[in-house]
Parts: sequence; structure tokens; C-alpha cells
Amino acid sequence: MTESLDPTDWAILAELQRDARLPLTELGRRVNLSASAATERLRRLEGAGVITGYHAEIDLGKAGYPVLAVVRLKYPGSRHEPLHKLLGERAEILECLRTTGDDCYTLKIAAASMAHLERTVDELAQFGSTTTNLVYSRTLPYRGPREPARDLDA
Amino acid sequence: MTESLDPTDWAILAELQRDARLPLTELGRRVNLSASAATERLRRLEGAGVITGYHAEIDLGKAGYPVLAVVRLKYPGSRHEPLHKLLGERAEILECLRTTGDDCYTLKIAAASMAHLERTVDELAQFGSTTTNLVYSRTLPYRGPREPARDLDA
DNA sequence: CCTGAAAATCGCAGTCG
DNA sequence: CGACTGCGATTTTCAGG
Repeated sequence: MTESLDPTDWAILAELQRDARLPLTELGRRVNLSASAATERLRRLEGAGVITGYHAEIDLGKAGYPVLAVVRLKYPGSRHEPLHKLLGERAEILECLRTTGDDCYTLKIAAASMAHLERTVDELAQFGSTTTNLVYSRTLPYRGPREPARDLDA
Repeated sequence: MTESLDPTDWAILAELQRDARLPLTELGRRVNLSASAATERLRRLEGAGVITGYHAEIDLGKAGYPVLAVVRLKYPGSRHEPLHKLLGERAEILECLRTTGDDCYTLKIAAASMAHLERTVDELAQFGSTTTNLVYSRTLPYRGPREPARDLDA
């Protein structure tokens, strides 16, 4: 399951989470490997599905989406296809987590205006009751998983 | 504010959100620009802060963090420094959004085990009351902002 | 995991519309 | 001023050890 990542693998993951466009030669330098060895490890991590993609991070405000909101959706039925269809159509829904608890889904929505957010939430409300919270700020920069401290299951 | 992004800019953003490691020559090809013109546009987008970084996306389960949870924190006081200090120390907290509403913060936490999650939530609980929801699944692949349809403020 | 060479790419001039 | 061309330096890729 955990494709047994060694410290070098984690070093590669850390570097590419920080800067996905790092050249392979420079990557090799940073993890004390030749470029070809680093490349081979990287291909292995990609092939095993540990790395699922490389993405540019966009400033939502500068891109014209100054309104960010967390919306929780309480979804009574068990027919989830219509919701998934809406998720596919509405690009303003950036993330959708299905969770335990009273609210079945937690979504993150980027909108161009309050009116736009209102319209999007209205569309979601046809599926169930919604709770919307506006986001003041992200208090953390981008972050992904790091090498575990080795006793987390203790 | 919205550095007036034209369709070519959006095409560049779309390509790099899909694959941040795309070579500049191939990027130019896809947006019908020469490599140097594409590069210049890209540097402009980076310089303007529209693109804030390039990140590898890691499969949390395969990386040894099979437990994902959304934790909402109701934070009574106004002294936020101690919380921010904890955020900096606990790498398992992947995201922290400060929001309106009863719960001041919404956090996303990746844990190696339920015990690990429990410990992390306990640390958060010293700041206020917490609500924890486990994540069954992400129902959407990675997604970022796209070119607006031009009448979103209507 | 390393070396080494061929092919592709990157970065930087200078030039055109 | 934004985009294109040309060329040297770097990077990528793929042999083979």
C-alpha cells in the first residue's frame, strides 16, 4: 500500500511539491543522485501512482475569483449521480469531499462575485440543505504530505 | 486586480494546471505561440503573481496517510499566534481556511492512522471546540480556476 | 546507480511588424 | 511593444556497464 518510500523518495517528493518544474539534473543534485537515477526513481513514483500529477497554482483573486467559500451539503437521498453531474459542469466547484457526519459533502467554491456564489449555492440547494461560510484568508501556503516521523501509529 | 487575462493567458494557465512540467516549446505549440513568446507570457503571469507556484500532487494513501479529515475549529479568543505556531509545526495539517460563521477555521488533516488523527485533533482542541468529519472520498480530481464565461457578475 | 552521447529544450541575443 | 528567429548552453533521454 505504502509503496515503501525511502528517504530519497521523500526528498524527491519534497522538492517536486515545492517546485514541480525543477529540472531533473537539478533534482538529482539536490537528492545526491545522478540525473538518470533521479529520473528513474521519479518514473517509478509516477508509475506507482504516488505522484498523481503536476499542477500550477493560481492566485484566485488575481484570476478573477475573489470570493472563496466552504459549502457543506446535507444530502438526503442516495442518488448521487445528479450531484456528480453538476460537479462536472460547474468549474467554480474546486473541491468536493464526501464525509461522515451530518453534512454529506464539503465543497470549496471559487466565485467571481457574491451574486455568482449565490447562484452556485442555489444550484446545490436543490439537492439538500446547504451551509455556506465565506473564507477570509488561507492561513497556510500550499502544503502536501511529508515524510512521517516513523512512530505515528504508536 | 484581475491582470486582464486574455484567452491565450487562460490557455496557458489551463495547460499548466493540467501538467505543470510541460516543456515551454510544447506549451507554445498548444497555445499557438512560439516558445519564446509563450515563455515571455508565462514570466509575466509569474511576475504578476497570477501563478504562485508549481506543485507535484501526491496520493495521500500511497504516501502513508490513509486517513483524511475535515476539522472545524471554533476559536473563542482573538489571539491567533499560538494556533499559527501549531499550524507551522504540524505538517499533517494540509490546509487551514479562516472563515465566517460559527467555526472560525476549517482545516484539512491527513493522518497515518486514527490514533494519529486523534492526537492531532487533541492538540487543536486546546484552542477551542472542534468538529471532525472523516473523508470517505474526493469526488473530484484536481481542479483550479478556469476562464470565466464573461457574465458572472450579472 | 553511474557514465556518455544524441536529441530536444532553454535562455538570450537581435530583428521584424 | 509583443512576437519571431538563430545560436550556444543546458537538459532530457536512452544506450550500455
